[in-house]
Amino acid sequence: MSKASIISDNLVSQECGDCPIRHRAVCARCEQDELDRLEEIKYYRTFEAGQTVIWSGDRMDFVASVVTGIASLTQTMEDGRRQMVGLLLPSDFIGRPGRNTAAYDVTAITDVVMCCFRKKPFEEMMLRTPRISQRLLEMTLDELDAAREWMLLLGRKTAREKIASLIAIIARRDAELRLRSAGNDLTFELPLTREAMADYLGLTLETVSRQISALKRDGIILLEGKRQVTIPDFDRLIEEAGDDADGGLLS
Amino acid sequence: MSKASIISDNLVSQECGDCPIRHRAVCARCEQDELDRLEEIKYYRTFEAGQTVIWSGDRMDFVASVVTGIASLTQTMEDGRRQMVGLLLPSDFIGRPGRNTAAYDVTAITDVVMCCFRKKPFEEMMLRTPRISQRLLEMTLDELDAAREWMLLLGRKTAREKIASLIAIIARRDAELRLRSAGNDLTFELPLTREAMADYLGLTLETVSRQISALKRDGIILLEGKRQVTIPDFDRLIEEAGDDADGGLLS
DNA sequence: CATACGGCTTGATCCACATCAAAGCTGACA
DNA sequence: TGTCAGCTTTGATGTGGATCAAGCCGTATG
Repeated sequence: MSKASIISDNLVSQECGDCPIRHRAVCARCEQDELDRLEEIKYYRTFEAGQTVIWSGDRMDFVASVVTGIASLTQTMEDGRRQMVGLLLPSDFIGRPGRNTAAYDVTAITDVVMCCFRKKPFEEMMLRTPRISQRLLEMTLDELDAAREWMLLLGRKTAREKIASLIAIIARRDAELRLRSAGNDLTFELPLTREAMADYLGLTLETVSRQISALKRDGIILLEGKRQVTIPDFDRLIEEAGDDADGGLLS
Repeated sequence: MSKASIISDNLVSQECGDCPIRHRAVCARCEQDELDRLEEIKYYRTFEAGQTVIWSGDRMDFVASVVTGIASLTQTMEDGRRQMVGLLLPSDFIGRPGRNTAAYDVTAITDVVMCCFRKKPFEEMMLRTPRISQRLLEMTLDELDAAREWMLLLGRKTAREKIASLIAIIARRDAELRLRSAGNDLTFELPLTREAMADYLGLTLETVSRQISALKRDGIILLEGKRQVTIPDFDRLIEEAGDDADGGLLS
C-alpha cells in the first residue's frame, strides 16, 4: 500500500473511528479485542499553532499520532542554524519504542490534535500484538524513503528546484486529501511560512521569497495573496523540480 | 541498545555465527528453531570493489545484510547529479519487505560479502516470527535517525564542518570496531575516495580535497599518504564538526 | 621504457545564494 | 483611527563553494 492511499484512506474511511493510529497501525487487520486494548490507553492532546509539543532532549513518556493539523520535526545547532527534518501530517507517528527522550524539537505549525498513548502500555501492546510493530515498520520505512529523497534535495538541488519540489509535494498531498485525480489546475493553501519553508529546504527565507516570486513571474505557479497557490501545469512544475521519478513521498 | 554496541557486538561476539542478520535481527532473543529457519533460506554473495550490487528500479527479489565491506546507497538525477543517501556497513540491512524493486543504486565501495535471503520466504518468516519485524523496526528507526542527522549536515553545515563530521563518524566507527575507548590519537584508513566523500556530503571532489588539506594545515588531522588519517585531538575535531550532541549515527 | 589512467591537489575565476538593509502589507488591538 | 508586530518582498553587496583548468603521483599496461 502506498503512502498516498494510506493518507487518504485514513482521512476518508468512515469505518475506522477518529484515531489514525487505530487505522494505520492496527485497524484494517486487527481483531476487535486488540482495538479495544488500544482504546483503553489512548488520550488526546491539542496544541495551538506555534506551540512546542516537545523539546529535543526532553523526557518523552508517550508516543502519538497526528489526527489533524501539521507539525514539524526540527534540529538546531548551538549557533542557531536550524534544519527541519520532517513534516508531520495527519496519520504520521512520533516517538519511538525503546527510547525515552525526544530526539528533535516538535512544533505545531497549525493547530494540531494528537492521539497519544503512554509509552509503557503501548510497548506492552506491541509485544502482544505483532501487527502493530509490523505496521510501524512499514510506516518507518516510508519515512526513511522520504528522508532519503530529501537528502537528494538538500545536497544537490538548486534553490529553484527545491521550491518547485516542495510545492509539488504539497500539491500532491493536497490533491490526495481531496481525492482529486492528479490532474491540472490545482489550487491550495501553503501551510508553511516562508521561514518554515527555508528551514525545511536548507535556504534562507529571502531566497525562498525570491524563488517563489520567480516561479510566479515565469508562470509556473499563480499566487493569490501570499499563500494561495494555483498550479496551471503540473508537469511543468515537476520539470522545474528536477524529479525523475515519483517526486518523493512526504514525511 | 545503541547502534554503536550493536555494530561492535555483531563483529566481535563469538557466539553468533557469521551472519549479521542472525545476530542483529534475531539471535540474541530468538529460539533455536527460529534461527534454524533463517539458516535454511540464507545464501551468500560477494561483490568486488566498484561493482554494482543492484540498480535503482531493478527487480529485487531478496533482502540482505552486509557481512564484510562497505557499500553505498546512491540516488542520481537525470543530468547526473548524485547524492549518496546511506553507507552500508557490516550488519546493515538492505531491501524492504513489501517492495520488489530497488529504490536506490547499491554499489560496493570495498569488496563486499552479503548474506541474502530470498524475499518471499523471508517475508513468510517475518509473519511467523514477530521478533524479526520488531528487530527490523529498531534498525530502521536507527537508520531514520541517521538520515535526519545527515539532513542537518546537508542543509546547514559548511564544507569544513561537513568534512570534519564525516571524519569524526568514520573515526568513531573505527574505534568501535577495534574496541578502543574513544580516546585520543586515533589512526585509521579512509575507506572512501574523495569523489565518494563528495557524493555523500553534497560537495564537489575539489572542495573535499581543499577542505581536507585545510584541516591538515590547521593540525586538526594528520595525513599519511592520501588516505591514512590520525586525529591528535578528537574533541577539537568535534568542535570543527559543529556537532552539539553525539555527533550522529552512521547509516 | 614510454604511456596511460585513476585518484588527488592546487590555482583562477565565476556565480548562486547568503547577508545586510529597507520598506510594504495585513490583521490585531488600543 | 493609529500603530504595532509578524510576515513578506525587494534591493545591494559579499562570499563560499562550484566550475574550469592544469599538473602531480602511483600503478598498471604495452
